[in-house]
Amino acid sequence: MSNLLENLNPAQRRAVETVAGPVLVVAGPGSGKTRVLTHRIAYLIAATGADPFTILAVTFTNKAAREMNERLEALIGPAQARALTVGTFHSLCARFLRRDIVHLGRERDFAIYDSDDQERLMRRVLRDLNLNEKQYAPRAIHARISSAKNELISPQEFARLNRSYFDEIVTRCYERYQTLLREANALDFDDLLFETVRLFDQHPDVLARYQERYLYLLVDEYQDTNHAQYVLIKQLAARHRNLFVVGDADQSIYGWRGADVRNILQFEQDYPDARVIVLDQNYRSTQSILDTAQAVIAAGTKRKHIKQLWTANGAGPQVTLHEGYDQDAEASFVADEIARLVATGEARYRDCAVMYRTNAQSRALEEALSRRGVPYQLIGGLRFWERKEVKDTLAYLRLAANPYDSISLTRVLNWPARGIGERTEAELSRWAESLGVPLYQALKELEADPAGAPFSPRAVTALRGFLSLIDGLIAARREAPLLKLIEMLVERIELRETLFREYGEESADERWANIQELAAFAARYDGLPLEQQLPQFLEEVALVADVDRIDPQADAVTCITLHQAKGLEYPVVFLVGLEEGLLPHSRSTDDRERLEEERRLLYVGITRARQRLYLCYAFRRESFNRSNISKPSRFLADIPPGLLKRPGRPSASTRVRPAAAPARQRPTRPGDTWRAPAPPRAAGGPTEVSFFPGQRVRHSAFGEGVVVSSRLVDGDEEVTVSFADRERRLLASFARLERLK
DNA sequence: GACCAGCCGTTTTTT
DNA sequence: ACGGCTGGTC
Repeated sequence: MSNLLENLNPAQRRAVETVAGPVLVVAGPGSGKTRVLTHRIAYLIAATGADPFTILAVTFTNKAAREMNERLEALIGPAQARALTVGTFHSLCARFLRRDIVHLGRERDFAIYDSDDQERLMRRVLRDLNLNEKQYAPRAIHARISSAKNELISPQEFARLNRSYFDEIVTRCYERYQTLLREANALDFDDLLFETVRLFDQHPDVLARYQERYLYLLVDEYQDTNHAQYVLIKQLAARHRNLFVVGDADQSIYGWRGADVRNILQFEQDYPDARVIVLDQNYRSTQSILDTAQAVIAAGTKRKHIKQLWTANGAGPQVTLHEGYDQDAEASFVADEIARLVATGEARYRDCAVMYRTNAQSRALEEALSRRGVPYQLIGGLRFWERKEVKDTLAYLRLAANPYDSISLTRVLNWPARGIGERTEAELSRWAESLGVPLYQALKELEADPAGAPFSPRAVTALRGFLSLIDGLIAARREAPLLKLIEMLVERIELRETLFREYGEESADERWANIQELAAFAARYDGLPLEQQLPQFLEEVALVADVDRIDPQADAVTCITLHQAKGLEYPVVFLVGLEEGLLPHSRSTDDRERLEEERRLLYVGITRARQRLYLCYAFRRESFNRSNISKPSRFLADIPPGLLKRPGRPSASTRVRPAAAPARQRPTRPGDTWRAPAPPRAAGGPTEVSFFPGQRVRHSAFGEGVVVSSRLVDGDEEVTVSFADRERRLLASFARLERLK
């Protein structure tokens, strides 16, 4: 199997060849760790004769799992590749639990609650406990519960550990939350891990089965594992100790969701006989990009495994630092630059990615890109599976799989409207609670004995109608394939008509298209045995990440958050919004640890770039309604100025490109028409606008332009003017606009 | 119970 | 600026 080891550097080769015992691979960005992982698996099988059935690989996203499988198919053939176990922690745990959760006295057709379901359940908990949602933010309480679960702390232990008043509240919520989850036969994301650990803990025989089976364990992105994942790995690896973990503490960016970087830092303590292999040759980026990345990360504190990354790639073009006037100017710069690179043949759209800290930043980009006619794909934001109509439709399918899922049940109890209002719903849930059964069970009781229930005849009819709909789906699920089930559902609830009735022409089309996308996705489960189609579908829907939806075929620019960009690479990368308050984010600036995590986030972003890197920030930025002056990110100061190229700033001295295109009109959206501004308030400033749409003006630097709109903002007049190159927003008190004729 | 108008909070990142 | 929620009305 010499060809498996060819083209590997000595360190990579050692990582691939070290077959037995614990191994820690400290892998810098772009150091070929994916290659090492796949080649090591192939090597195990081809060179040492390992049975693929005995290999377990844990990846960070489902996409990474799929890619790993594809690569392995090429290396060792589809049959062998299929026998491997590859997946994320969550999907693997879901698989283990489907098989063995019965040992914990639970049913295997459990539902998986996503963040939206979790929040709804939390609200229900607060209501049950008579706590005010305003006073106790459901998300805050849930976050606390979630981190407890990641630490494998049960409600009982939590009660013992915590003494603050808030924690008293959380304790009660945690208990109730678990009770309701159990009643609904549901697990949340954190439970998938927690319950698996509990299963292995309480049933050594079950654990032994997995331990015997998996001779070889491989874990990618080990720096982002949380305590539960750490324990899980420890359990599985305890017997054979062939544990191969790959990670880089410098790229640890998920501390906020419980990831504990100590897991990787202390690996050598946990496994004293571990071999440590450092991969520090970078194959991805140019020297300029690497130098920039090094400068940013080296200024950080408390690092271990310090690597000096190097590359044999050339210096490449200098990294560009760009200041835009505001977020729109920043976005226009990005769009222009991409258009330029594509026009000159230096890049294709698909080679370019724009990365940002928060999803909200994507708006300005989308606008600028579409104005320039640059195709793009937006990752994240409103995630597909979380769109209302998708989740509503899904709720029916989830009920077909598990009718005790009360969160899904309340979600569609009156959707589409069928005359079951708030009162009836409250009545139903109170009644169910008094019987101590899930809502579905209460409906069943009602069916059996309508007289015994506290409902009006009208309500009874409506509730029975709903029950028979659900029961119809449950019956259909047993005998019809998934796609048929969906068709039947669409027909029974008149889904298309419902969408049009509810959302009107404009948005119904899009929502209906989403339902069709859902159906298209479901069609992929066609080949499976009937009884597996629905559960598999639901499980994947709950656990797919949005990055999984990136279409690498499409020739389009990728817009993505820095977090989601981890593990990806692009020839051309724009990092936008490198400002104080955004990166580092304002919510992270008062805590040393979190601040360092923000720094690493920038490091991750920089190292996504292969050839060209643009670092962008804006002079002012609009957040909510307000426009504020912003300061460049403190991290930029850590980069030696000599590494950076600053193109002509959009200031008085710079001549903008000749106006190839006519001045653009502001994109017209319904409701975006100009209106007379609100009456003034601030003292001293103008009390009414003095510029009007259509008026011609001249600016000392930007030349002549046409007023698009004007409004009063904070006692000043903000005028939007379309100049030859583009639209700019100017403050009248500051910009000295000369009125023309 | 359905519909409408106005209000509030939202934004950090995600399996 | 938007969407989801509240409170009012039919």
